[in-house]
Amino acid sequence: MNSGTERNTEEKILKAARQVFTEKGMAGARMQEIADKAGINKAMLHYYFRSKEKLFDRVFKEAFGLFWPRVDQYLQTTTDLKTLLKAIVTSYIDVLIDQPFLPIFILNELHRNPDHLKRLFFETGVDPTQLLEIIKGEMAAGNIVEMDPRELLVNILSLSLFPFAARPLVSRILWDNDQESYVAFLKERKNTVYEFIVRAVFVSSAC
Amino acid sequence: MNSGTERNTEEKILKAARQVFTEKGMAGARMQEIADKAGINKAMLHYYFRSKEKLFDRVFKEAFGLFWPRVDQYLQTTTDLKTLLKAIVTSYIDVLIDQPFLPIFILNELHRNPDHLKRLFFETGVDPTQLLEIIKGEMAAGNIVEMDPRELLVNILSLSLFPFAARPLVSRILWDNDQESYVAFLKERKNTVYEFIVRAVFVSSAC
DNA sequence: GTCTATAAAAGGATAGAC
DNA sequence: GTCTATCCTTTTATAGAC
Repeated sequence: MNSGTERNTEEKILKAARQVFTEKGMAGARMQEIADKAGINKAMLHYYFRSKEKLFDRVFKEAFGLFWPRVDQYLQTTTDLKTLLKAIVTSYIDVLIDQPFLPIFILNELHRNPDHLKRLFFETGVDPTQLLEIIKGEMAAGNIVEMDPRELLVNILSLSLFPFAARPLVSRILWDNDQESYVAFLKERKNTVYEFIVRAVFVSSAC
Repeated sequence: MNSGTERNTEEKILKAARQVFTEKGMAGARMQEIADKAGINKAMLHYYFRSKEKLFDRVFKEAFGLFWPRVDQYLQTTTDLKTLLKAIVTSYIDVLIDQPFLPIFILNELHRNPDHLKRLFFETGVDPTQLLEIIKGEMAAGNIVEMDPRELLVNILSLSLFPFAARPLVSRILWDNDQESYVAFLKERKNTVYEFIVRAVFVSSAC
């Protein structure tokens, strides 16, 4: 048999790999750095994962799962668009405050190698149609303004994700590099983004 | 003297370097590929720019200049917030349709090496205060809803830039990988983003 | 200024002992 | 399973002829 530490070592490698790959990207990451962070040597990385690419794929697929919102879950509970909107925005911001490198990492790697998407498509079952149908329904009922439903979805993603992707730029220029208050700003966005979108698309009944 | 082609060669190198660096990033770019694209050999790259890093810095700084909106220009012409908003969104989308790799490139490199910003700060004179003051003014006058002025600026940037940064993801999942109609969508955003923001922040006087 | 050839270093991967 | 030592390829950078 074995010494019984293999799960432990594998987990240590994955933890280190997540850190290094998400910070440096595939091209910038070094196997040596991953080994050092995991407290082992390079040979072990290959013993467990055969190649840099295979290790990367494992990390990337996992990250993508976190990144694409699991809207399906919320759809079990409710079909009210405002409630869904609040849930999506909140869940995104909560995840990304813990994993700030996720957006740039995912977007960057998809940029360099769009074929990743083909594989991920089948494996993670991404499907926005249900959400788009709900949006269409609200539109037909006259509750929200006329627009391409996909456009609304893109705007939700934009407002939720961009401030994380652009964090080094925005936090320095607009928040004077004060990370604490920038995180506070990001947390407040659970409400402010929600309200911003509601004002932009829901037809006011106050008149 | 020299053979008189040096400006020409330098420009050929820069053109190739722009292409390769913005597509692959600093870590993924190869000097060989830049040389091939420029139709010369590697030795020439070092003759003109000494090192990969120096060549990269030159390209990056130039790209950042394009990326950060030159709001100052518009501020000469008008101080009306709606007009400014329309001008900013339009100019962004026009630039990025020509240079689709710009957002990911800039955001990615700032992520990996935030110190670039320190240098760029002094050299490009980025200063959003004037625009923020205008927003505050409109708020005090009761024309737009109460919010952190920086938040509005972040939302403008988010809605303008994100669909470019996330293009491989969004165009595949929501536009079925039809690049032509995705570009059409991006162009329409000169209007739709503007209208979206106006509905979200300007206090309606229709009641 | 431009080229060929080559140095020098880095980085991914493997062999083989324990 | 884990380590050390080493191979082999890639890649940046320079020397030197023209």
